[in-house]
Amino acid sequence: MNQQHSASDTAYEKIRDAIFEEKYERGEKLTEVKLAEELGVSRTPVRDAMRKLEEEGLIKDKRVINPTIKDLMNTFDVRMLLEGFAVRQAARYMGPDRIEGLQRCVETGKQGTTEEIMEANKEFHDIIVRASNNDVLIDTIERMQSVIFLFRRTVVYHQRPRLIEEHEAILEAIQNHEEDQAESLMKSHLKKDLDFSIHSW
Amino acid sequence: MNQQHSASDTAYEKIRDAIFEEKYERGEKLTEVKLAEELGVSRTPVRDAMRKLEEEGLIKDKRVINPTIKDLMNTFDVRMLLEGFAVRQAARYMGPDRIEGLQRCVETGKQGTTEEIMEANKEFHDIIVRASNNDVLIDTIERMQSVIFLFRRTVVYHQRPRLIEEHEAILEAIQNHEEDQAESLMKSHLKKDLDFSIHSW
DNA sequence: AATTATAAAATTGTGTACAATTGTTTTTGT
DNA sequence: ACAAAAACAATTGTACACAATTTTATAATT
Repeated sequence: MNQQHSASDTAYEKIRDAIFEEKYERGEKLTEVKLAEELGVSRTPVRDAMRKLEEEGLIKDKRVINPTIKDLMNTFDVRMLLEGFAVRQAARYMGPDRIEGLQRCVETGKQGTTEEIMEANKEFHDIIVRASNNDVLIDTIERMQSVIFLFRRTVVYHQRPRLIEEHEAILEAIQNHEEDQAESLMKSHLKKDLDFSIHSW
Repeated sequence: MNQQHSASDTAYEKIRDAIFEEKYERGEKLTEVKLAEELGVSRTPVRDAMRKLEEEGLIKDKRVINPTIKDLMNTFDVRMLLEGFAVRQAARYMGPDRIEGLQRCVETGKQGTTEEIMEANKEFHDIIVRASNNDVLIDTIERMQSVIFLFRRTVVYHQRPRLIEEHEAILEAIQNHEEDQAESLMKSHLKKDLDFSIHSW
């Protein structure tokens, strides 16, 4: 059923995770041969992986990105636009399955482990994004995920206050079909994430 | 100064242009060896090119895209969000160089050849997008350009009425620092492009 | 000592062979 | 004639060799 991972895919995942775990420092030059040796594959799949990582913005000019505050703000400005739009569609109509999904995310946010909370936080936003029913929008946010993840670790590991309550309020607006309210809440929610990320930078 | 084109770059351009010129039909399967032979290079640069084209959405699953009306609408929804935001920043402040650039685009739109008009049309939007001063937003729209271009041919070759007048109105709003007006005009401008594209589909 | 020129090394780009996979036809059995 | 199986063909994935380019180190000139 599930096609097995190719060497390119595993190379991609390993390099990506190594960047997340800061095994490779910010700004470090990544060379194909070095990575190929470390992963025990040839340069070809490594090249594929690096191209994908460049696409996602995790690598730039063969170097691990070292995002500035401005990059962070730019990313969030785009997120606010896209997720603000998405949550409007969600408020217009969202099926019971997805509503339940959001409720579960809130639950986990209240009583899960740190790792579970991070996952639930991401899933909450993912469900709303998918509710946009716009593949272009979905793909665009998907591509931003890696960079966002780099920042989200900060936010959740430091346990930003009121995060779950805000999710709850957004969910309520969705259930009540309050589009304006949902968009407004989502944007201020993301704005707080941004501010929190900047201050704990 | 200008680094010369690599085989990957020229392969990318040639395949892309061939798709634009419909030398390859919508939905046609593109195989690496066939393209490599046609371009007189090995598979390696062709693979690079195809990956980039997939990234841009011109190829999907090794096939030339055959976009649906929904794809078109999705693309424009995202465009409206991003360019609406960009034109706000432009209206807040835009330097004299860029203002002049926009004016030249309007001029060309009035009295240029069809090909020049197309170029000026794109440049008009590009200048505004760049004025957002947000690299994430710029890159995102940049990536959408190929698909947009596929549609824009339709719009300009059929000479949509009032297109230049709308550009002029947007420019005026920018010069008068009317953010709300600029955003509103840009969104309705794009909406008309969308409707026109759909009807001449 | 600083700057330019030259050589060496490292890195990336490209071609090509072969392996693995996928897709297509042919064969076989009922 | 149809379904299943086997053989074959086509396509993509991966490794590796070599070329082209870029970077770094070394030498030469003022």
